[in-house]
Amino acid sequence: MARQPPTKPRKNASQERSRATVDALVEATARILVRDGFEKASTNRIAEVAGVSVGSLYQYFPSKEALVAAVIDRHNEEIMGIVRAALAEVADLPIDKAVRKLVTVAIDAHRINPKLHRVLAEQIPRTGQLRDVEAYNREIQTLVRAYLESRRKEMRKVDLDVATFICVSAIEAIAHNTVLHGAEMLSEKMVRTLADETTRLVVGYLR
Amino acid sequence: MARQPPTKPRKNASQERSRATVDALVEATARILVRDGFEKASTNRIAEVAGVSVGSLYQYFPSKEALVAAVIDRHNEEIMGIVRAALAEVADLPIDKAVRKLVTVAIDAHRINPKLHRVLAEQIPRTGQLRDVEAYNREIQTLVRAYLESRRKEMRKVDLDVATFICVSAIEAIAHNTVLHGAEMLSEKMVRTLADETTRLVVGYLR
DNA sequence: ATGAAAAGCGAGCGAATGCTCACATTATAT
DNA sequence: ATATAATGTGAGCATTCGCTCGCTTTTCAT
Repeated sequence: MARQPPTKPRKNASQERSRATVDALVEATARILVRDGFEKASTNRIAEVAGVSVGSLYQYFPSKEALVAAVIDRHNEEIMGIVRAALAEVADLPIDKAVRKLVTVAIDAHRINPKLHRVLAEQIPRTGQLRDVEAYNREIQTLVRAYLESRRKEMRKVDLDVATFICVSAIEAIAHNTVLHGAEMLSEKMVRTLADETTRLVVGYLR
Repeated sequence: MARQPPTKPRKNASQERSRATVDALVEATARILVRDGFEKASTNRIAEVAGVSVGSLYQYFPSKEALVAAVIDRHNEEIMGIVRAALAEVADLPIDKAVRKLVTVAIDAHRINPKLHRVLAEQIPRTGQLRDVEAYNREIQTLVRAYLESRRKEMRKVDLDVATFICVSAIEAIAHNTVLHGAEMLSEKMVRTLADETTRLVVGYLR
């Protein structure tokens, strides 16, 4: 049978061993990012830490960017899972209850892996493949907008797009800054206070 | 006279020619950042674009980081100039008038050089020397807090630090996202709407 | 058992980068 | 005019990095 030269399978993992390799590579990338920062994350080092050869690395990831993108994606999926769940859970609640929940969730989501979150926010240049973070932002925007639309009667008259933009930006920034500045030693009391205040900010604005 | 070996003056510019060299280097760095992004900004290229030799570059800047830091600093000083002026101008105004002015100024400040702003925000890893951006944030925080303190009677009872953090984070994020998403083609009408809404958000929160 | 596909290996290439250093030119003071 | 300091030059060193390729080992269907 005339086969195409099997020199370049490139990419997909089918056997279990290779899936483990891929996992090890992504995990190693994340660990290096957290421990040593973006600059120290060379492909050679990632392969070494993963206990894998560089050659194997390039069987599954076409570039260093792809590796970092995989880490970002994994982290964003974790966050989005929580956010999607919260938004579903909140769909039938009145605005004040809903906003409180969403604010809390936003802060919690940013606290999942604060060190990684910090590195991703501060050290990763959003270039080439890495620019797709915006997609997640757009999804959140859409979901929140849909919720607000369903609760329009509780709100004053506002342009929904503008209101969504304002609310999401504000909540996101406060959650983000809270985690970045406070590092990990955030008293639960402080978190509660910030959640209360942010809720007040947003709810007061919407109606 | 026994002098210290004049082999390593390093750094300070005293004659006019050298000050021009320093300027050219910073300007070239900024231009490369805007035109080609952070990755393409090598010291050799910066020197070339500045019409200066690499050697001269290293007489005034100990590293590539220092060069980028200088660009960031110049840009931040521009912004801080505007913000400081606005805060002074606003010191005797009531909260609603003051907030409106500050929100407008925040957006305008981010629009000074949107392309550079975007590169600095998206592509520059905040590492080593570059971490000092936080200092500007702290100054703004302090100035705003002082204003709010002087206007405490117009406000509800709040922890001033918390309120400052919330307001600054929100305003900054909205201004930032506005400029980043809308690029440069932002209708004046849209800007005004966003300023109005943000003002409402913040003023409603404070009292 | 066997052969082919899948997975893994790692020395090392070519390119780029940050930076140095031995030297040349210009400015300043006497 | 001359000496000294200030400023400027650029070829090239040392290093690192992303990545390739010829090869070996493992897995699996038959």
